[in-house]
Amino acid sequence: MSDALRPVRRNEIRQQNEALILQAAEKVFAEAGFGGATMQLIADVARLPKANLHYYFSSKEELYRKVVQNIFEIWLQAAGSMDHAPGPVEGIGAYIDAKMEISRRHPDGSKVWASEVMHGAPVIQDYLETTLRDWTTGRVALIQRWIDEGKMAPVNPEHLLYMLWATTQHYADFGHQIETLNGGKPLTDAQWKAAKDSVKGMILRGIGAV
Amino acid sequence: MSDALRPVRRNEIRQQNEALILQAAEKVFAEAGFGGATMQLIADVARLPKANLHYYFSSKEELYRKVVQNIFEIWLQAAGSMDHAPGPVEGIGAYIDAKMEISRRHPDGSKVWASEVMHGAPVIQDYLETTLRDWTTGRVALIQRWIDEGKMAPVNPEHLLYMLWATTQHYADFGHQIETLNGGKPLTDAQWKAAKDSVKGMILRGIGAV
DNA sequence: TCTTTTCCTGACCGTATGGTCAATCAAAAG
DNA sequence: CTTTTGATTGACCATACGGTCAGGAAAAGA
Repeated sequence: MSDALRPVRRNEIRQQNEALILQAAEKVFAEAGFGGATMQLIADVARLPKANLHYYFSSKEELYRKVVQNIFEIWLQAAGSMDHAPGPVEGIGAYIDAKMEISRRHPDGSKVWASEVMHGAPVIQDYLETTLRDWTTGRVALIQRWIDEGKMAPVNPEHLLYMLWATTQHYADFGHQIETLNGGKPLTDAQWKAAKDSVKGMILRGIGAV
Repeated sequence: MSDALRPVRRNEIRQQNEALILQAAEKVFAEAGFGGATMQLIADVARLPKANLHYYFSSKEELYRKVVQNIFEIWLQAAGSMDHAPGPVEGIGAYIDAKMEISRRHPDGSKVWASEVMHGAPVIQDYLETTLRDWTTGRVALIQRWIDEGKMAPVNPEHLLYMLWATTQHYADFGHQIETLNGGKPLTDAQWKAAKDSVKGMILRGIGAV
């Protein structure tokens, strides 16, 4: 029972503090953008002295870079859900589920990602040109195969992917707007389910998969 | 023919310089975010001394506010295209056309808007709660009427609107990502047409309107 | 216990930023 | 021509920011 209160072991300190700082940084970067975020504010959120941040991360840029890389990891985790599916209903359905879940559980990460791309991807340009491009090429081929097999309508695969990204990420990136239109209250469990079902329904019908 | 070169008349100077500054500011705010933008950089882009900016706009916040208001005007301009349509094919089709055109012609404005909303709408919260909410309520009712008249499938109108916003604005806000996946080149005229047709096709089919 | 290594942090520094202002210029008004 | 009004801008200021560092605390190793 003392695990949570006991002073952590030495070799745990580093990874624990790094995680704490990264968490605070993600929140502050999401709320203020890279330029608007300050190391002092991140330090306050993490409840650590500012100098301690620079002990673990040499610069604001490096900290930001790590935050963005973490988000990319989460993105990759969802990217796999489309494969090994017999057809678009299962594959794209699972992908929408996974991305909607990310929007709900990691809205800050999604916002940092959006902000990074909007500002020309100064940090993750190489990811876009390698990992993302390769993944996209593969998924375009997969969708084309489904089309050729008559499992869905002959839509443009690239633009379908853009629609999937846009629609799912919108619930995180524009969450504030949605919340405002929802009477100022966050979506409930039921509303999130309705959102997911709506998105899945419209897209799967839109590509002629149901 | 001398109109363009002739020194402007006194009462034209103000509105001409204000427009010049607003244009530069929109670009810089889009590229760097509010926090990352500097008055000096905006001044450089506008080719004016920094002190001149403060002669026309009292503060960075006021300048930013004006930029956001301008974008909202453009948004309102597209908002009307959905009305007076006999059904969803014409109404939603026209709205998609209008919003895609905005994404193409005013990508910077779209990015500033997205950034503003992502950061909690510190400046345009009242617009969200008044103009946007009222417009949304009206359009939800319109869509519901189309559903009741059997002109489209019984989809959730709110989530349909979110999908419209998300999908169309994605082409501006994530334009850099799309360009990267397009071999580093901006979309051509034909590709923009394909994008528009893809979006319209998938959504109109997705809501059972075609 | 003594030494080494890691961790912690208050105080400090150079720079960049938003903003101000007084002096100047120039067009219009009288 | 003289005056008035609006436009211009280099120089300046106070502040806030990212980043540094020396000195100390605390854990680990010997």
